[in-house]
Amino acid sequence: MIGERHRWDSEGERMNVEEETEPDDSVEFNTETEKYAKAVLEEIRKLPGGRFSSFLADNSFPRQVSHQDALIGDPILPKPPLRLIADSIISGIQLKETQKKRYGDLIRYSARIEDGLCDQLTPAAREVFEKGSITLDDLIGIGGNPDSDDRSGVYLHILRIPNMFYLYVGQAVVLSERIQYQHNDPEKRRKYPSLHYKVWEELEGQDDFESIFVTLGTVGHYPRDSSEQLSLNLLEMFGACILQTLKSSDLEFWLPEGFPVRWADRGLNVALPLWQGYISRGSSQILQADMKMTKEEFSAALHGANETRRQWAINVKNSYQSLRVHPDPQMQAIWWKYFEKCCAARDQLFLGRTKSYYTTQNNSRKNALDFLANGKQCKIVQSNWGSYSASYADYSFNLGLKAHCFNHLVKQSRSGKFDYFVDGKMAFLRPILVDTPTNLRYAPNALPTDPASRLIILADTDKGDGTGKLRYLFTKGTKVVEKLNRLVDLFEGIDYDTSMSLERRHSSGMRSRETE
DNA sequence: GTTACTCAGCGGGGAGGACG
DNA sequence: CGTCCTCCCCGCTGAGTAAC
Repeated sequence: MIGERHRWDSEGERMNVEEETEPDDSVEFNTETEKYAKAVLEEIRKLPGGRFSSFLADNSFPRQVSHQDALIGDPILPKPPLRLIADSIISGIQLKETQKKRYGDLIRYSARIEDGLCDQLTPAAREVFEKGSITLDDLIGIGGNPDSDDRSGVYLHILRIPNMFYLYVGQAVVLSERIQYQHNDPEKRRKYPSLHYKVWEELEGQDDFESIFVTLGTVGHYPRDSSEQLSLNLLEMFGACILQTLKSSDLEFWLPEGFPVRWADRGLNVALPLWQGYISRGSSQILQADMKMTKEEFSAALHGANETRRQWAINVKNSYQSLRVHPDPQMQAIWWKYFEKCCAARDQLFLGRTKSYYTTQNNSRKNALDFLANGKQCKIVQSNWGSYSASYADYSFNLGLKAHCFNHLVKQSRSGKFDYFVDGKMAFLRPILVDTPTNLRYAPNALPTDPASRLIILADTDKGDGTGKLRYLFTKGTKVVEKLNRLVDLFEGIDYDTSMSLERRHSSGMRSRETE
């Protein structure tokens, strides 16, 4: 069966529908995907360039556009198992060394801390969470008037426009102050940027925008020391897990295993609440402190010897980077806006790097963009075991041709006995980069948060110059994901150092980097 | 001005790893 | 066990830089 995967070949008549229903992990090659692929290929054939925001075919095959599931329809959150979620947070902390260090004492010395979290929820909030599945109206119904509540606690901010809403769970030493402050002073909001504020700013101007605050939970008194700050953090974390407002990779870790994540893409808590107050401990300016660091200070934290500080910086960086792969285009736009500013600054400052770094970076980018825009004709090579591939730089792509189909053309070349090439046959590789994760990606193992999930590799192995029938390639490799993340970074103008500092990046052929 | 060296990208294999 | 393909290594290029 495995050998049949690519059978819908250049003639295209026989789609070779596989009857066995395979388990879901082999995402590809059900009939619908094949039809979708065919429609997409038709579409691409007529258009130049390698960047597409979306395909017309997406409308006919909405199920193939995987990211949209969470963003369309009438979203309802399944009933959250409060106690399980609390358990999961506490045991998650035990697994993260730095968090264990920070929260260890608090957890050890407070009896039944999981029950405590549930008790801190307001009665109205608990009623909603316990009643069953949750709608947006239920959340609004929690009420609690946090804007006139001078206690400490955790609130939920609902930002709503027609057909879409976003959620942010936040904490405040004084609820009313925080909300008044944010309400009354958009100028201050602009000054201390966060995703929450950015989104707020973007939506504020739109028609029928609504901004609603409700109270999720309160604590007995103002946090007087760091341990009480931490328990407020836990409550915020609890709220963010219940309502799934963390970024999806965080939810995957912090929620009970296998719990369905429905709302992740509406959440604005990209920074982990557990880190609240970390940098600003002792300062009353919780909100501002994070943003006061200069680039150099931040970079020092990121590479410094202090492990806790390093983990914090990594969290901040990942929070920001997660926007680039966000399923919601509005969120992506926020990342790109900031990224362009960084690029402009980078080109002038050279960031302490040699000129050579930038010229080589520019060259490789130029090459990559040419590859993306025009595709590339490559030699077909046959590996030791008979499979065919073609490569661009360090990125080699499995052509998925039936084994030994070109055997009559295979020639041994100059040196070794394993040195094969296919005489007279070229492959034309054409990368396609889209804005949102696609089922046609070359690396099915790429997560939606991997840039590689947006990369499609098409190949013409028929005529070999791009005029022949195009097929889409894929491979079930795992390492290829990290590699192609690099390639997409290259396409999108992210320089080598930045790219390699991100999660799930790997580039081979890099000698002499171990000196760092 | 010439030479030597460095660094990242490029192009190409071979070997070993993963998976049934 | 066979099959398949990723991974890693090597040498090359071309620009920048430092030393002579």
